[in-house]
Amino acid sequence: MPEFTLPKTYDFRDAEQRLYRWWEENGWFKPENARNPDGKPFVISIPPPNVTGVLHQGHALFVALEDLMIRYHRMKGRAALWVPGTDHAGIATQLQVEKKLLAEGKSREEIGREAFLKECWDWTHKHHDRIISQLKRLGASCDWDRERFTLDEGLSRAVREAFVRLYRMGLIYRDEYIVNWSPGLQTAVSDVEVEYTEEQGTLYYFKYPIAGHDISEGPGKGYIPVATTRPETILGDTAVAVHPDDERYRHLIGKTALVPILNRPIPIIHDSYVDMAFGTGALKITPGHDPNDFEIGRRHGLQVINIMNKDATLNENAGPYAGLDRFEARKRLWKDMKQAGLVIKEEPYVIQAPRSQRGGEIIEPLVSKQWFVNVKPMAEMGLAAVRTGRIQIIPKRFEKIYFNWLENIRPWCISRQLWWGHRIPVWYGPDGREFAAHSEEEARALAEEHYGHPVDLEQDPDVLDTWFSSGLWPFSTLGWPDDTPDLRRFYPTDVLETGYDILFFWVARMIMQGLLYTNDIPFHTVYLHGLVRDEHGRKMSKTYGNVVDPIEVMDDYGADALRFTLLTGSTPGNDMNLSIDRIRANRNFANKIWNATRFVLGNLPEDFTYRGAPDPAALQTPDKWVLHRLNETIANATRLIDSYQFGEAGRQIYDFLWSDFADWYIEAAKPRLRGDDPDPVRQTLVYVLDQTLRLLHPYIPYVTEELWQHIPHTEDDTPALIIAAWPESRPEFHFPHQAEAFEHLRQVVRAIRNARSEYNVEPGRKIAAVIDAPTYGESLAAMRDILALLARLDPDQITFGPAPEGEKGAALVVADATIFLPLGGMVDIEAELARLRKQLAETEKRIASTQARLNNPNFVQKAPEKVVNQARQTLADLQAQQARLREQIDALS
RNA sequence: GGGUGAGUAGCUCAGCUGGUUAGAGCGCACGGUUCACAUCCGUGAGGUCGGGGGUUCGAGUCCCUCCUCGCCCA
Repeated sequence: MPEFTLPKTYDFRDAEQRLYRWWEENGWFKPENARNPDGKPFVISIPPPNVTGVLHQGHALFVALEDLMIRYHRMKGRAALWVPGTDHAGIATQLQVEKKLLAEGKSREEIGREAFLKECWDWTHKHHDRIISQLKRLGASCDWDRERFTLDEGLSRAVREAFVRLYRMGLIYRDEYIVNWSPGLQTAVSDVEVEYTEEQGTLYYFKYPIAGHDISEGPGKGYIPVATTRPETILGDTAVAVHPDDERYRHLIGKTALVPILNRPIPIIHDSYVDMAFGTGALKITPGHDPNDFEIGRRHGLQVINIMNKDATLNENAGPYAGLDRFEARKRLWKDMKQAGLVIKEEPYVIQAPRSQRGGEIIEPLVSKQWFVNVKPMAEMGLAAVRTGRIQIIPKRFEKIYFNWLENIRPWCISRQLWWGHRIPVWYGPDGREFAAHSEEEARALAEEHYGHPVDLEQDPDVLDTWFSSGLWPFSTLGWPDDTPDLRRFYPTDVLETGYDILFFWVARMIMQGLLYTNDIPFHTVYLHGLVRDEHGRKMSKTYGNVVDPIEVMDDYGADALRFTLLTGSTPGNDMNLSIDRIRANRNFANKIWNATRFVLGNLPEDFTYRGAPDPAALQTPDKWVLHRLNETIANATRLIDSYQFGEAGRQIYDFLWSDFADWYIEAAKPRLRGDDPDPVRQTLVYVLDQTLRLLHPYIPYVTEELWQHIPHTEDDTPALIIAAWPESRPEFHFPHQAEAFEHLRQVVRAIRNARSEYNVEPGRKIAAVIDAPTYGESLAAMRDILALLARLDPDQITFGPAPEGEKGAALVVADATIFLPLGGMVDIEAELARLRKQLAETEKRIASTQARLNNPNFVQKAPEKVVNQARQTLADLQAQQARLREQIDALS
């Protein structure tokens, strides 16, 4: 027995690190070292993870998908480039650093901007290596020499360039506008950073007094009834609005109302925005604290009163409520109004509460001076790019969502009252005049030109929304705004792969900004994946305790098992449920490949020479069958991967390796390896294994590479699987007839195994068989040894021909054969008859339905010929089977 | 309110452009120390594909409608 060079089970712990380092040291992640370095590039920009984040399943999924694409195209001969990097994640990082400072008893205000930024950089450097090494562990074959950070020097330059260009195009402006204010974070956030949750609230009905009247005069005279969900905003009201057609209130238009408690006079106006059916039909207008009211206020030239401080306490405009928290003020005001007889009623009401995506607290709409991008012109370009098919989104249904968002796009608030981020490149002169510039020097020059003499400038204290810099990612990472060799060669990129949850945040903005700045699409395909949930479809959350940590999974089962599970368990755009059971099953799959390889290697002699694709002339039926199946698998997998159906492709390769190659071909190979002419079998074993490892490599890179290093190769093979060629179907291995013959052998074997199991034949006992197979008898006879091994028959007692008359035994009827097992007394005639009759009934049922189809003239006329012929063939087979079943039944009864 | 996804075996999911008897993993039952693998092998049970209607020679797959759950937008 040959000695095994491989241990009995696959130890991924040792292999993963070693292989990754080896790949990286050899430069195989770099497009320059592709098999065809000058060939067509294939480029993906990584969705940059938060530099201070910790790896979660979302990362694991995107790495699995993107690494699959990169490795696949690398093997196909493209100059594959995966550009890695991290994101500075403004709010997230700043919060973490502030938390750390708090623990040390300090605050950012105390230590000042400069010192705080230094803390942020320290924090960034400290955490950078962790997230990067975690990505590497998953097998990400990124070109790390090209790694970027959204706040590095080059990208910062790109951000300033983009800002200044937009500014000079008139698309960036500063405005007093109602924004989403996060009192906890003390900054404005953009529309997409606000999430609306349904919550139980209250609708408060009250009386808006009319000047010159007494409330006792009743509704429509002394007061106008109004409803609101946020009573404290009454203090900022600057009008009451009614619908112009509303008979109830039309006569009040133009009159004056008095703000409760404050007694501030405000006009009663009309606006068709008012919904007559909602509440009382009259609407209080608070331009300072409601986005819709803000718009109405602008239409009517209403005053904007801000009643709130940045921390959501009320300010001096709130009169007696100044200093109170917003919710406390609500209670107090309502109580006071009750005492003043202004309250009508309260009723429970489900509100859509705006909450901060990051902090979770209630967002307060308030007016402040912020920087905005007028995205409309870019949105038009972004819409056209997808409409015309220059960019395709997978799955396609997301295109509609994308269109909908872009068609209704609103100005993008890009300023954040944070310190960690790209500081807005605008300097103000002594009179407040803005100078947008690439640098302070440039701003000074501009200012001097304007004022005629040097002046002191002050830079805007705010920073830009993180997504502003991420929106430049595909080209900024390649060197933009400079015209670098990388930008020329690798831009536009190919596929942008990310979660559907950031279609608006990121993808749409990259498309828009790419089109605007580079005059080209940033990528031609957007592949969107779903969320990774727990095994029962619940969102993973730390508080719920159902987080499946990718690091722990990799510790326990290996990176390959995790990757394969994520890849085969998901379909584009749909959420997936991740279970440990599945990961375990895929760990077993890796072990299966390991052991199949051990078998192959263990059966090769010392002096074995591998000659590549086997010589068809030397092959027998099982070889031809497996090669034929390999061809099919290669064709299917390639087609499926090309159409982004990675899961289905992976499952097909899995089935081929396990169910075809390991369960049948290897088993069938065993007797022949001990025979006179083992070489063709050995050649086929190595060849099929080699090809299958190639097919699996993009899915499970580690175990495949490890094994590939152990199997024999031809001289012209590459030194590593990672850069080896992707398999192609070979016409000379197209063997439909032999494939069918082997399929027939499988049927016969299964039938015999089934009978043995049913009759409780001891597993070790070798039995005799008489096989009557009109079409495949010869090929079965040629595979006698294989048949004997697989069905545990005595090779010397396999005979071909009709079953002996009058002998006791089991008669098995399959598609093209009748098998007689002379089991003598083990067989109960009655049971045997029952079994055959049951099979006959099933066969006849199928005959009836097939017959019915063929008797239908419409079917014969309208169905494709191929389908009709197939039905005819099926019917003939079934009828033959029926005849043989009847024969057997007659013989027994 | 608008849009969208899901509902297939006990559980978790596949099922591409409609075409034989709807698949997998796990679980379950029975049996296995077959010299690659018990992280394994063999055999088996288990589904009127959410309900109803329609198109079609033919529907898990296309259309309509309803029910349940989820997500996005307003």
